[in-house]
Amino acid sequence: MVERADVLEKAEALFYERGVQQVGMDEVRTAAGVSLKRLYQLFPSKDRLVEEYLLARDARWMNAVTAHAINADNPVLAVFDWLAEWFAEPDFRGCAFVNAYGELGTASLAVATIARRHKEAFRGLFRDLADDQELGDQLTLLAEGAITMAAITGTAEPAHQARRAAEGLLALFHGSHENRRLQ
Amino acid sequence: MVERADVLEKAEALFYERGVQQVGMDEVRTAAGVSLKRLYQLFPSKDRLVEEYLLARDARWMNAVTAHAINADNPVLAVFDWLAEWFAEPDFRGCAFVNAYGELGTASLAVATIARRHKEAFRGLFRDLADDQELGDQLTLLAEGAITMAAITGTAEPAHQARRAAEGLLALFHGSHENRRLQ
DNA sequence: TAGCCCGGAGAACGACCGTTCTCCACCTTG
DNA sequence: CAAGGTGGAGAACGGTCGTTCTCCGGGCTA
Repeated sequence: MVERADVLEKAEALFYERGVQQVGMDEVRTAAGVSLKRLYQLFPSKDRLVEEYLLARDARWMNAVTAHAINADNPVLAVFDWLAEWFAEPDFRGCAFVNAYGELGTASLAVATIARRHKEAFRGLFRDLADDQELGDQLTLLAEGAITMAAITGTAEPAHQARRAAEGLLALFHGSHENRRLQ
Repeated sequence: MVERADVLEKAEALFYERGVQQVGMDEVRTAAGVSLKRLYQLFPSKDRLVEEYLLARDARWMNAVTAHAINADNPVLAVFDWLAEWFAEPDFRGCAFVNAYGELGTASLAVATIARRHKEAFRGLFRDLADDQELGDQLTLLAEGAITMAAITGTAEPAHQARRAAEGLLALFHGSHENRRLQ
């Protein structure tokens, strides 16, 4: 029998690739190899399936980037290296949460909330890695900007530009702390 | 008689506020106070109306930010001040081109192209204002990230964070040029 | 084997939407 | 005033899609 996780996996791929509103339940059904009846047993409505898609993607994405960062020599810069790899994937299409928010942010409070929480979590990761709130927030902006520009221009170059800018901000930050200590 | 520009203005407000796919031609018709027949005389299809909406918005937006920057004391930082004002507008809902790309980027080559050209133009502005390509690109990432974070978190604060980060990058850039001159 | 239940396939239903068509009131022109 | 054409209002059409329903086959149980 087809499992919940199988359906979610196929739905995730379809929704991310083409946008939530461009994918019908029938297509999810076909991709997952499940009957419409069973699909609606597992997820009582498309809205709920979309929300679960975003929650599942949030968990996988945050886990991946966090795992890549925490074991790295320089965790902050490692995030930008991870972004570069992500951007180079052939099916990269920007941030799923930004896309979903653009589509449904006005229409669905649930989607807007999930997107906001995802961005807050990403910003929280940077605050932790940078060990400074303001610096973490600035690094978040670089990363978000890189995601947007990479998606729309179709190149991975923004990740490298963002990494270089991050190096500059890190140097400035540590330089100013050095000075403060010397005063 | 209702003019083309009137229709475009109403369509722009609706499409931006709720997303292209959430607004039907009937609603544009009602908002603009025009008959469906005349609406289709002015714009032969919804696709075309959407493309013209994006082109019109691109022109207005780029004009506004450029005008605000070029007469400022510090043109680069003036862009971030302008972003702060934009984010504080009650109907701010992020970047229309990012939203449209998220909705239709896969389905419509025309929309994807307009979005790409818009982002390239914005990046071009920053390259001109910063008088340096790499610095301009990094500033673009800060601005784009601020737009995304402001839209999803619903505050104007990212503009101020981006401005402070931009001050840092500008200082670094001019410092390194200073050093190069002194060597 | 006979009856029963569960799941699959897909038809069907109702709503919505992009687009076109019909009909009518009004304005213009001779 | 008469006739023709233009534009407005909205009905109608065709397609799509979310959701539900129907029917059927196949395996489990007595």
